[in-house]
Amino acid sequence: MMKLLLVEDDLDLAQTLVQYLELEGFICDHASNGIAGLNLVGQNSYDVLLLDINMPRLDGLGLCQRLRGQGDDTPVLMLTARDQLDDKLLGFSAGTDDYLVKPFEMEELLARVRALSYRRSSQIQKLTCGDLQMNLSERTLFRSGQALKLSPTSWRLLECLMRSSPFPVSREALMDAAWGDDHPDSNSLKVHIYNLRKAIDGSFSVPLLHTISGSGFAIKPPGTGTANGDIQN
Amino acid sequence: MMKLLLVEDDLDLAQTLVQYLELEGFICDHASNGIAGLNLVGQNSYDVLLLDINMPRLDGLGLCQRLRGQGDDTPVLMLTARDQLDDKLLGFSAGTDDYLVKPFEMEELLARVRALSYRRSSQIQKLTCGDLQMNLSERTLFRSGQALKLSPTSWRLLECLMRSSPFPVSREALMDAAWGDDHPDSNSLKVHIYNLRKAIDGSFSVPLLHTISGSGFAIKPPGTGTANGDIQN
DNA sequence: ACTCCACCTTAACCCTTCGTTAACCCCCGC
DNA sequence: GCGGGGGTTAACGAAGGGTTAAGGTGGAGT
Repeated sequence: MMKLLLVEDDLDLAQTLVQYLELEGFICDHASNGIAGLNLVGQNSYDVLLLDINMPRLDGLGLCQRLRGQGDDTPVLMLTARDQLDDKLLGFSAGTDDYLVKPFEMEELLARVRALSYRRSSQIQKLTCGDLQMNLSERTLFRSGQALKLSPTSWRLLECLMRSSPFPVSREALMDAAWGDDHPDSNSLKVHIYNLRKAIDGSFSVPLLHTISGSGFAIKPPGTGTANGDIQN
Repeated sequence: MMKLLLVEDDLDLAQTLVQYLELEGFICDHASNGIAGLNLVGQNSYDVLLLDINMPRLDGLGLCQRLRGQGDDTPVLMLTARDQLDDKLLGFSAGTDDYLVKPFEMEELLARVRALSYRRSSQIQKLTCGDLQMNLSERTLFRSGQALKLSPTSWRLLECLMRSSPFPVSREALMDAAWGDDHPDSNSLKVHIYNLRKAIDGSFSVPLLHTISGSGFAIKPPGTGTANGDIQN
């Protein structure tokens, strides 16, 4: 269930939009100025915010800036009649994720809202890292199309690593992921990492599982960060 | 350091875009058809993909679908001359995050790319000094695009130096950063500074790590004068 | 109930890397 | 020529990580 907040002072337009969006299955709150919008955002949690720019009291840009300043990173779609480039740039620099110029087609609005909400709504069922694919719902694992088999513990470790890829995960965090609070006494983790590495990287030339000296382990594709900007085919 | 992939078969346009984006500080790879793009995505990890729709072999829509099907959720910005609503909807249903119609202003492209990469990039904490980049989240270090490896202690020292760059740090402060309160007895710091210097300046002509006579060490790009008595060429 | 098998834990071993230390060097001012 | 600050080097022990094998446990199948 997707929850939206529309902040728009034109009540006719607002009503049309809300009706349309609710027909499409969204829950849609409405505020008619920035201050009211700010309050609603504080009280509820929304998947996407639709902000008009021209509004009394606090406009869309200001509202967006305020939210970003507070650390709120809810996706924002700015709706406005201003179509000049400078206006758009102003919008993006306020922290907007997308910018739609009125008049617009309802279907395009819908498509953009869906695109913005896609990531946080869909709890990701597949994790990918380079040519390694982990399907959580089917509990299957492939690398370069070849099926791999993992023990339960290795699976838990890999899932934890994939979720924070390409960032490293500390040994502590890995232990928590694998065993919860009561960790086994000895070098169990070492052995499991060894097994995991054998399973994932064993029969491939490029390793994905890296040991990060001093801070744990990371899983990431090769060439992350290596700068080459050449034109290739 | 943001990494982009442009998949575009018009080589003139591609070159223009790549040049522009690299001027703006992005690393930008290029592929001239969908198949090549797919391979590159498999091998590297990008922050944003810029896909043309009209392409031989595998078009942008197909490429995007393939990637989404594989569970790859890298943000995608579709670049195309088709401005009909149906085309846009097709694009979004293929899993696109944003859709930009040619011809477009470079600044708008830039703003949208930045918006797409915002969430990822905001997770990344990095320190920069000249061509030296220290990525705290990934715990990686690059100078002029070349990966460098540090021992844990050298890392701690460098982090401390980078944080107060371009100002010098006293030996006392460096010891605190590396060891906390109980400092080792002898000239350990000397050795570690030596190792650090070898690691980051060893194979480059311009040194970044400077000895500030009497007050400690500083890391700073060349030409940053702080009216101190440091030795430069 | 018994066996088999996959899995987990543990300990032991080894190799590499890292940190500490002490020694030596050089340059420079006195 | 001496002393001090700083740079360089090598040795050695400690720590960290990788590898292997042995034993234990529990579930599935018979």
